[in-house]
Amino acid sequence: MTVSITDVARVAGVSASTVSRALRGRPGVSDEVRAQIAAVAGQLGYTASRSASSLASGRTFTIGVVAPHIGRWFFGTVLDAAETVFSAAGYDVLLYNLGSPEARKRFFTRLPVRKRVDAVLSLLIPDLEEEEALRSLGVPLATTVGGARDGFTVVGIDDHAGATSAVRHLVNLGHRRIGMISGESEPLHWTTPIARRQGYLDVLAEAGITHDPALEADGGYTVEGGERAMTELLAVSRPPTAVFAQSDEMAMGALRALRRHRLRAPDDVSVIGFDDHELAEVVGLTTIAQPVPAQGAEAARLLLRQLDEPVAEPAPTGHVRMPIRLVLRETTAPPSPRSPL
Amino acid sequence: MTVSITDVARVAGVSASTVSRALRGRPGVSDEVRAQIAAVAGQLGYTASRSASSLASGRTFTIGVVAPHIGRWFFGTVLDAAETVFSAAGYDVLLYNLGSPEARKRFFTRLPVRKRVDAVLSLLIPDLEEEEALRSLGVPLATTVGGARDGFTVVGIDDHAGATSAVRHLVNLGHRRIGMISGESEPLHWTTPIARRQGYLDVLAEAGITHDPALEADGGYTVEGGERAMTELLAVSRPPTAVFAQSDEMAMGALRALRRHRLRAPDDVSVIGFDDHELAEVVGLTTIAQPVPAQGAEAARLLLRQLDEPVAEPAPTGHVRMPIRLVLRETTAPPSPRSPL
DNA sequence: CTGTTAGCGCATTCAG
DNA sequence: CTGAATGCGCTAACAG
Repeated sequence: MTVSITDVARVAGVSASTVSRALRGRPGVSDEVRAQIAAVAGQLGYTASRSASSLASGRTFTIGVVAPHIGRWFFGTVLDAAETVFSAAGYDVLLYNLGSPEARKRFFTRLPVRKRVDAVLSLLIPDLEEEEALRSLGVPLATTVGGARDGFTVVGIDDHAGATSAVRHLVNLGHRRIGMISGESEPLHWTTPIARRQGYLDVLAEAGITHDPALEADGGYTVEGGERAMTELLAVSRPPTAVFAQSDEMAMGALRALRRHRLRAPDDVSVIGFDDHELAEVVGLTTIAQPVPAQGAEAARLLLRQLDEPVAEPAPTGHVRMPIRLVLRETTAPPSPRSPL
Repeated sequence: MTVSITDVARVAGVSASTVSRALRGRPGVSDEVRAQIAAVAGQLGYTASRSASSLASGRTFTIGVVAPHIGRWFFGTVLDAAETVFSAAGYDVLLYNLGSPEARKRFFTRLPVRKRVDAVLSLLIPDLEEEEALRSLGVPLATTVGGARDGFTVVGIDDHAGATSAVRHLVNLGHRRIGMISGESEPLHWTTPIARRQGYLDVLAEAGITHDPALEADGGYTVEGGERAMTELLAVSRPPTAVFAQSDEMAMGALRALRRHRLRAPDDVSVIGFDDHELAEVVGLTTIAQPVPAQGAEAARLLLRQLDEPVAEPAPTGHVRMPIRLVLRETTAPPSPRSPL
């Protein structure tokens, strides 16, 4: 039924090896024969079986991408960009969506990518054990989140610096009661919330503002969570006059909460987000912008480069820092003296 | 280096065939031996090579998912849900992001999924030729967009009905000059824009409103496009008092355009979207809601069911219609008599 | 430049 | 219940 390399060889009147060489552009085939083989292959609708060729060659021409919640804007966008780079280079991508703890556990215990991929791009931060599991794969590794880690090429931003700019902006506007909407680092062992929180704490300290734990609320990095968190912050005895949300999605949830309370940003409460979500501009959200598609594309490129290299040394894992910048829009302003808060 | 089935066999003191049977839960192995083999395999960290097993068995335990722009909310969300179902069932997913015409062409001419997947879920609408190419794969097919098509299981919504509700809502509010922001069906050969447009035209006709082509603008299904389109609509000699955007993302772009023109929805122009994007509520957008994750999950389930079936008959391809509903929020209202338009 | 010979690691007959 | 062959389709030496 399905046409194999020997079919092509027979019709073209050559051997299977010649067909293999010809179709993969390897040297050692006369142009004439090569053209003829290409013609026959096209006519027969031949495509090499990936299973067979990877079994024989050891290469899979497939990249594994591990991500938490591809439905979220940040990860979806990174994945989109990375996939584009990979497929343009002739690689397929195997996607593992590890949103739930169960999915994550299943993945790391069974490690389905073993022997199936030439490299892995992780959009989530592995814990120590998971990190080791990935390294045991023996393939190039990259990630777009978290800090430097052994054996990984990391392309990311300086979360601490981003949070610092955000909070300092609020301080510069004159705010003293500054709340934060964050997300738990568990169960995903995520370091981003930790780094961003540290930035928040550091700026408060440098501004001589005593930290009030009541002004921190968990928004779980979702819109709904952000709304709940803002609602909580509005309910404390002395609510904040400004809020730093660790992601734009939570910031937008916060804006929704404000609207529900008949309050407005920045008149009643200033809000600053993080990411520069594609819809941030629609709602006029001031935020810390980071180049999201660029991170995915760059990580993909670095991974491919390692694959192309003559399989030398202990892999030239690098650490690329992408630029971030404060994007001023309409949800931050000096605290209003007539603020009802 | 890498441990193979024969290594396990040797250590366990049995043959490779027994290991194969034992590990895959096939009958014909005593519980005792099976347990011992499992222990050895675990200890050695053995995982069967997918390439080898699929070469030998013909099954790949992999599903191909073809999508345009995974970065877009709708597709990312569908993919997320589908992947969750697939991986829970032990299948891996190979992702093909066909956002650009080149990527799309490359995919359909080379058909990299051939012999690599057990089924394909397409989130884009193939044209006739592409449809045929997919059918030639000889595997179960499903899609979450477009109408019924031969050989495909389709899980979707009634786009025409959705558009009809949206526009009828505007008519019921008293609007007569109703614009539409749509997207081209090319180059993705997408039927959604066509069906939604037809709903628009039909309602206008039933309401006795003559269709004015000047009130239609292309928003390319993106936020920026929606903004441009709204800007165009505001520039016609008699601008619309209400606009139906074929997607929430375009609707949000339209809202941004209004803000830039110091206009407001619904005071100056009513806006209704389509999808019920996760951020639609944040901006108070009235829209037509459709169950997005449910579509991905259901399509995945139906595909798996076909795979489980004893490979009988011409595949029980079905057509599931998901419910849609009008979600009233704050961007639509009767036309204002004091409207500056 | 091209054909021949061996596997790659596993699933499947078919015997026992 | 288990083991010994055989082949999946291809690539990689090795000869010519």
